[in-house]
Amino acid sequence: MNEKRQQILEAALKLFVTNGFHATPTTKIAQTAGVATGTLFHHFKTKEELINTLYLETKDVLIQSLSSQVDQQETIKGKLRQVFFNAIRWAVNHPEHQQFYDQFSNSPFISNITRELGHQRFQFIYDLLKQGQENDMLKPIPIDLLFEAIQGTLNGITKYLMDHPDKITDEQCLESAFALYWDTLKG
Amino acid sequence: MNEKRQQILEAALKLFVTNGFHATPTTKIAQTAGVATGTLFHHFKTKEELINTLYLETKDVLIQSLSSQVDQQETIKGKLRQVFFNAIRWAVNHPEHQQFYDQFSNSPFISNITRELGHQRFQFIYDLLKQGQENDMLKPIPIDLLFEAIQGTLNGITKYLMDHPDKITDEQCLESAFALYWDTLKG
DNA sequence: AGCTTTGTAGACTGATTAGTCGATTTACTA
DNA sequence: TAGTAAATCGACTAATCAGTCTACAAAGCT
Repeated sequence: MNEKRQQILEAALKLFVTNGFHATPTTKIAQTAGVATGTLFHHFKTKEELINTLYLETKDVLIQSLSSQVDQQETIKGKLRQVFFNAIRWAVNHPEHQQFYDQFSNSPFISNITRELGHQRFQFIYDLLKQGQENDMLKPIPIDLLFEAIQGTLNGITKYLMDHPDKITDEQCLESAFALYWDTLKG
Repeated sequence: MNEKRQQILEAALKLFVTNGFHATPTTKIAQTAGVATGTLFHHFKTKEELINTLYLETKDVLIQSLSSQVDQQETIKGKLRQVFFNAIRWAVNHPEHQQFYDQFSNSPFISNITRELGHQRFQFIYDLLKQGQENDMLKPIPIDLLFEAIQGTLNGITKYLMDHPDKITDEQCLESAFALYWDTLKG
């Protein structure tokens, strides 16, 4: 059954974001998931493998969400705008995954696992930025710097929305937020 | 002696940023600091108190660095510019503290301790932003949103500089980075 | 139906951990 | 100098943890 496996991942996610990786014993994960510890270690050889699996699966969903409907936009600005709102939507709809991702990204765990791989997955955003620069629409600065800056801006905006849930449906506020993002980018 | 206490804090900082909070045993901290575990627990009642102390002391130094020489600037833009370069300088000069601060801020630990207190300490930046808005220099959006956004932008820029140390002395690059920051703010 | 593989269970273990305790030394005060 | 308080030490403990082991149950295959 793949069902138990999924239950374990979900239980782990919840416990990790509230307690942290190391403060969450495997026994508690199993207990919360309603399975035995033996079952947990049957599906994941080690606790670390469980964490990494959770990270990679979370990232897969994130990447897919980010690129959704981007092709349907005509202009570079439209595409980047789509990415922006995709990112907001993902964070709002998957708050626990969002938290987990932030936590993992800033923890020393990340250095053990594929850090370079991270950027490769966001390649399509790099490509958008590069195109924008060639059209003289975006700032002519190192692309990594541009990427990190908007990533940061986006993180900040997301954090704000998480702390002020009433704003999530405030169209005007979201437009202002997009302006912050776009002004960071545009040359 | 306060010397041992300092040694403990320094050892803890190094171990925390490389191993994480929970993956760092108190025995190892004591050993690295060259003291006995009893000494560690004499200075800090619990491991959590040690972590919180480290966080608060780190933050104190950070805040002080951020506000340095800001008064000497005439304009709002000048003041915010000073804050920007102060932040960069702090991160460059205290990379371990910077890492620790990021790690702690994104960990579930933060929820246990004074989260609201965080913003209070940055009050002077809020004041600057408010003044700038009143002079129609900055974007007329919720001040929390503005704050989180530039905080995020700054984080991104810092991360970039950490990954590309050769750029740290590149004046032109730093000016470009400041432009990213300023364009996020200005209305 | 037999046989093999895979999934599930939970008691158990060896290692590790945060924190304690009583003994000893150092620093401070009168 | 005598006496007290604070600092240091490290062996020790009770609890907890990641991961193992053995047994049993489904499921798939021929």
